[in-house]
Amino acid sequence: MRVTIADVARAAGVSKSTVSRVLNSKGEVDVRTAERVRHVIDRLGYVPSSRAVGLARGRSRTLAVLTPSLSWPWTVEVLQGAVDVVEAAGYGLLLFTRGRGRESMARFVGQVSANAFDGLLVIEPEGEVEAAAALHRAGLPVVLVGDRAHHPVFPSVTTTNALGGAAAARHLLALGRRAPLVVTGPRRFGSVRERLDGFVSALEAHGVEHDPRRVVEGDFTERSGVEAVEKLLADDLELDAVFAHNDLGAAGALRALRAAGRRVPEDVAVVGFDDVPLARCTDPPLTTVRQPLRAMGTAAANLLLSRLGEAPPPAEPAVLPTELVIRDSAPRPAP
Amino acid sequence: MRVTIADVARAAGVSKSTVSRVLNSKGEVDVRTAERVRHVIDRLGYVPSSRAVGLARGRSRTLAVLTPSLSWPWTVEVLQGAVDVVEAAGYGLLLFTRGRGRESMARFVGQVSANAFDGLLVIEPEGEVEAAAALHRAGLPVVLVGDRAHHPVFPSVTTTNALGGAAAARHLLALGRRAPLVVTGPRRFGSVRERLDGFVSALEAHGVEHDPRRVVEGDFTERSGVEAVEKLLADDLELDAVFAHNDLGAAGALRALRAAGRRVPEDVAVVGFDDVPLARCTDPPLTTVRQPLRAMGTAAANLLLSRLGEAPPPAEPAVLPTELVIRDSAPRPAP
DNA sequence: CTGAAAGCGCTTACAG
DNA sequence: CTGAAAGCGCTTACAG
Repeated sequence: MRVTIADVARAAGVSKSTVSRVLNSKGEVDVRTAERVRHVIDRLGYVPSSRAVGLARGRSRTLAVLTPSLSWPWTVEVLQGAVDVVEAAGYGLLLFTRGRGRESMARFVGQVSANAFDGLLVIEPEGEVEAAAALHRAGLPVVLVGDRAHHPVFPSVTTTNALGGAAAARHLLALGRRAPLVVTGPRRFGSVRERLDGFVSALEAHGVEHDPRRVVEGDFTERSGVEAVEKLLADDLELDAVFAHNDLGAAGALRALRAAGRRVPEDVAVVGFDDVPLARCTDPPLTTVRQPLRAMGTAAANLLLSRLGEAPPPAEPAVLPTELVIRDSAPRPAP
Repeated sequence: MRVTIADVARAAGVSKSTVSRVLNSKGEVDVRTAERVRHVIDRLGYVPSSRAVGLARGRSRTLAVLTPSLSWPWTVEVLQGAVDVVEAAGYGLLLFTRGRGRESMARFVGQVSANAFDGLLVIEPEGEVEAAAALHRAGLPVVLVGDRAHHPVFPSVTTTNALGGAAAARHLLALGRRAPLVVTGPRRFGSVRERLDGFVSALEAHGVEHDPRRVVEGDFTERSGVEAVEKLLADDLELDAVFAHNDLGAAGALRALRAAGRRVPEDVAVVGFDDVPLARCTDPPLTTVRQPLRAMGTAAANLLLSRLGEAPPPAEPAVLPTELVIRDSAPRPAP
């Protein structure tokens, strides 16, 4: 059957303690003994049982990540960044999805209490911020990635949302646009409010009043981008630009504009947010406020590991910079 | 500290054995005793340690999934399907990525040997088919999802690739197209060969000879779709249709065609493969051979659970049907 | 430098 | 119906 530490000890003519010592390079072991033990380990192909090690140590070298549905490309990029770091650190990564609401959460909480992992990464928390806070208070290291950077309780990773919104506004102003439609995400998101504030403030700083009727609340779907444009046109409000709070919404806006016979970017310039892979594939490709999604994932994972004492406290700031990426949907202004 | 089964036993005035029995509803327990124990469990908020349970039982109620980089939208959809099933079954899901090649695999194999999970799902295996086979022989339940359906060793889930290719061909024929460009994926994939065979056979069945120069090997990136079209045009070969082996490649073809001044679908009709979310966002939206990605993930996870004896053997076939989804890039032919 | 023993928190025969 | 004991496969003081 499975080869255990006892088998190794027997074959090497030493005690389990000694095998354990060479395994973990803990305590002094005679060089020749160590060599012999290592040899046996190789020969037998011995690998310690993670369950037994976990039980004895009280830790499992496993992290968990709790994400919204994987259908959001945003989520997936962040996740990939986290996976890279966690794997490199030799940790396992348990994946939990909030796809099915309360039911998912109940199951998740069960696993938490079962002590199945040492630390938790929550991607874009919504209702569960309180639950996460409780876990945190109970001693579980928790790191958030999303727009709760200013949450008093736990460390988190976010981006410069307001600056991103402002950059979008200034770019559109430079293109001579004065009547932008803003397709937001759900207002309950801090990031949404920040993007909107940054955008509107930058407009006003340039003396452009922003008509509140030109702000339409969406839900981050492509559909909501389509509907926002249709609504504005139906209301007979003119527009010469769109700033969508995510790329999916921007893609929807693109589609609705084309259907309405508006040319992009000539009649209407369009700017998205995120820079997910889709942004390059739309026609025209999207100008967008890039979030360093992958980097957010790696930063968050590193932050979590550092709280476990497994990595040096990260040098990277917890607030990563956004950056305007210019493509054809809102090109660089003529010099 | 953490409340253990011993705490519960003490508080309820019974032995650990009895607590374990009511926990697992195993063996006979007096109804009153059971009630009392359950009450204490609730009051103390006791949850069994997954590590200890795993060690004692020799199983961990955790499954692993080994995927290519999450950057492929294809992968993510399948993964989501698997996650849904695994979570609903009360299992944990460990995520491993092959993102960084040999290094990732080495780490992965370490975790396998450490017995960290009870079963393994491999999404679109490439080089590691042999490694997977070894694990399978060693007694680890393994299920593949991808194009190795006909692999002799283990159960797997795949789709009707050849039929999908044929459906694409017949649709283009119905639109009167006779000179299609095929942008394949890497030839080492069985699915790629099947899609190509199905496509070419259907053309020939209609008496249309397919010029091998119109088959360009791509690598599933958007870029390779762009380049395939550019190459064909540079070679001065005419084309009135494109069949790309995935949607990303089709999106690239769309872009290159537009850049070359060809209208889609009037001059060139375009058909993709997969039906990932992106397919609705291109302009025009893609006609594509849909793979039931989510269903493939759920089918694979169910298959795996059934091999663990945790679910009835799935009724669904291991070969799921593809389906042509018609959108504007290759519309329905006029009646 | 090395080993015997206890302990991590459960489950599971075995008795009764 | 219930409990004492052994066992799962490690780690970690404690002696020596």
